[in-house]
Amino acid sequence: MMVPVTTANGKTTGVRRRGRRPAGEDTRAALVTAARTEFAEHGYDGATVRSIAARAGVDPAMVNHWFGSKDGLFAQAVLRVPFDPQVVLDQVTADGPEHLGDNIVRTFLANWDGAGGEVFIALVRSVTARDEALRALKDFLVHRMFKGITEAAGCDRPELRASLCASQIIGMGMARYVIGLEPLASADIETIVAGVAPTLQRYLTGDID
Amino acid sequence: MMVPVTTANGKTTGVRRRGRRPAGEDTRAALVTAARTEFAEHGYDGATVRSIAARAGVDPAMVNHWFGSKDGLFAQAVLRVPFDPQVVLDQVTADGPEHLGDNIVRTFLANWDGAGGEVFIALVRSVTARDEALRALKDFLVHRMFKGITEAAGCDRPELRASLCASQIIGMGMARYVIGLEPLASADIETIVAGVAPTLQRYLTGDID
DNA sequence: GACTGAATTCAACAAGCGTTGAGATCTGCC
DNA sequence: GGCAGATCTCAACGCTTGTTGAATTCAGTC
Repeated sequence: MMVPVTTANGKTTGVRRRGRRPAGEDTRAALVTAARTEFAEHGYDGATVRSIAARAGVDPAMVNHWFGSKDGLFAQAVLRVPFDPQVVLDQVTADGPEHLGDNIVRTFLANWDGAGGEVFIALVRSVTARDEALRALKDFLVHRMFKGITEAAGCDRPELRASLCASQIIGMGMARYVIGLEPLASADIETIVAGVAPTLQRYLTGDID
Repeated sequence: MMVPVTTANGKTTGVRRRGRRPAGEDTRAALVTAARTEFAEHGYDGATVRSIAARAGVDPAMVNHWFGSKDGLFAQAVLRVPFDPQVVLDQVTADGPEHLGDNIVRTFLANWDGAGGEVFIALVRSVTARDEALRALKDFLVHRMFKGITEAAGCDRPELRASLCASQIIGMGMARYVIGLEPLASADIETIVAGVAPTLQRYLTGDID
């Protein structure tokens, strides 16, 4: 049997002390961050409660204490969209209909290359395991983003145009972040904008017959 | 305790008879078919050996008997591409460079709307769980399909063009078959060809700067 | 400075997983 | 028609999973 060795500053070597931690350590936030990363890397099934807790440096039981269940943690860490769709919508439509393609691609890439990418990847990687992930992805892309965009552009057949746009955006996300297709995965933003923006522009305001 | 009731024709009610089955029932093939469907619907982790065997109407131990392991079954059912890339390549490039977009979209859709779709969906849904699935998807799309197409088209920056094409094809597959984005998911092939073919055409032979 | 309650670890649970070995039954061959 | 081997079911194994309850320690309050 191992004996806890308590050092002078209150920390332990080898075995962690029980009971409440000294103030200032936000276990809840650490779990959310760790969960986001684990879900992004391994998907819902592959990320275990134990691996998430280990990454957060915390006991697995903390997941149930703070979030009730693994599902609860998933809902908080991944299912909650971390930004306001309306703000993004205004940003994208600000320069008029003829710059929609450019702005959309640039906005998505900037967000995904940053912290927002983990949430998107986690969503995509968990689509199979959790129905809510699928619904969230669908709702967000079509209803919150591209429906508003097609309305702002005032184009005909808005639903078809919206789903065409969504298909290219999803494909770009899959290729760049999930599958890692080179050279797209390492390309700088401007290269991708030059390639993909005209596609979205045509899907929105061009001829699709 | 339940007692096996053997009927006149040798079949049993309630409890299945032990031992070798009468000839003619191809358990191996049934398992491959069932596995393809289960992997497509639930991904690698979600599809259990027991659920696959149940769908095939067979004992779970048959998976190990015929394929060694769950991985072995996955390799046979999903990882083995069910058609010859060279044939598809010839088919797609037959009408000259200016019809590449049309032919590519039509070919992929025709294949995926049929039996080939299950394999693709299973691949995509298992990308997270199995590295081989990711590698197979990447290799197939880029190295086998679009690398040959860009070479046939003789275009500049073939790798970038290939990955752009792959991104739109993957996105279309995700939207139509995995996420089920309407109206794209239910649209007829010609509608999608009209929308997406010009995109691929431009990615291959157009201006992407 | 004692006391209440919140935070944390630990040990253990039941359920589900892939896998295995033993036994039962059929087929093909001589 | 008997025998070897292939096919198949059954029961069980060991492992991992999400979850829980008890025990322990700290923070805040009067």
